[in-house]
Amino acid sequence: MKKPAKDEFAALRLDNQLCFPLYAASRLVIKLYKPFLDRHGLTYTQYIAMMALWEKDDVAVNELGERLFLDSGTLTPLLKKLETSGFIRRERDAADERTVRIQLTGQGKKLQKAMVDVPRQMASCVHIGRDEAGNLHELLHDLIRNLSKTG
Amino acid sequence: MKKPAKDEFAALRLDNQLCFPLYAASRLVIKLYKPFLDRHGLTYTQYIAMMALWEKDDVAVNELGERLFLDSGTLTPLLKKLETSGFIRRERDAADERTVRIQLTGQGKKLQKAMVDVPRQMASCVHIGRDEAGNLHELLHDLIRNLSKTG
DNA sequence: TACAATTAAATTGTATTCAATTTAATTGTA
DNA sequence: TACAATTAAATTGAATACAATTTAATTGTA
Repeated sequence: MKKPAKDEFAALRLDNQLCFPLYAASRLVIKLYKPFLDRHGLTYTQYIAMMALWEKDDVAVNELGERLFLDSGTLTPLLKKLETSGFIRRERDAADERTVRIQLTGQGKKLQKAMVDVPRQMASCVHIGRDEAGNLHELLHDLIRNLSKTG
Repeated sequence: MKKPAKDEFAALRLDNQLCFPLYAASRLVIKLYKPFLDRHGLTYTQYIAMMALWEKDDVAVNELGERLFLDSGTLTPLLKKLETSGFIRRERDAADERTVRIQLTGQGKKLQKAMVDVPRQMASCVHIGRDEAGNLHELLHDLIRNLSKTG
């Protein structure tokens, strides 16, 4: 007589994987950002590129890409748009013509002041406790450290 | 005399946000999946669509979209590709011609058996402890519950 | 110094994402 | 029953992602 079989495919269920919740949560949070970013004329990816530049200006596309885990295929068109919008300048490095250095314009620097409240506004939309947020933050950073070593 | 100012822009740092680690971790994990999925001719989004269908067959595009948090703009072309690949059938519902029902083909069902080991193979790439994984899983699900209520 | 190897961006092509609009079918109601 | 409102997919257009290739510049070395 057959026992009621334990589901042999249990591991293939969406809810039993780490990846799907990561993917879903990431997209939901980014969608939540949209109205706040729209006001400033930025997409989410453009926003994190600006954040990286506010932390460190005058960097090569490469270096920016390492911080954001994005390659030139994504960054080149994105940076061209940010340039057209007036937030950055793209200049070939005179010492090494292969690299393009990204610099904030005055407008790009002003944007930081204008967006200083965005994180607080976002936080008020995501109802998550201090402890949970801290916990999640630490777990995600461990995961990222882990994965960026591998790849 | 000015005190050394606490950084007024601290909240705008990439590392101080929840969203960026989510976004980065999600993309890194998906990238890790690629070689395992390539073997079976699936992209990551196609893979989670198939997972959803393995759990529940013969569903409308709408219902699939709710489970995956994706809309018809993403799903329609993706499902057409899965149909071309031979894993699913798309049929208008006779009772309500507006809805398209998605059904697994024999090949689509066989694929589940062929991919049963993918989660284990993935797990062996992501070196994360049982407790951490469980923790992260729970925190992400709380966050998703939270966000899908809001939106 | 030639020149192969390497490196940095840019380009190309495929596949998402998603907001907004359109099309077609169904439902609710005056 | 007409017909406005609603609903489900599909379509359109803009912006990513990313693998793979290309282009141009630089480095290492025979």
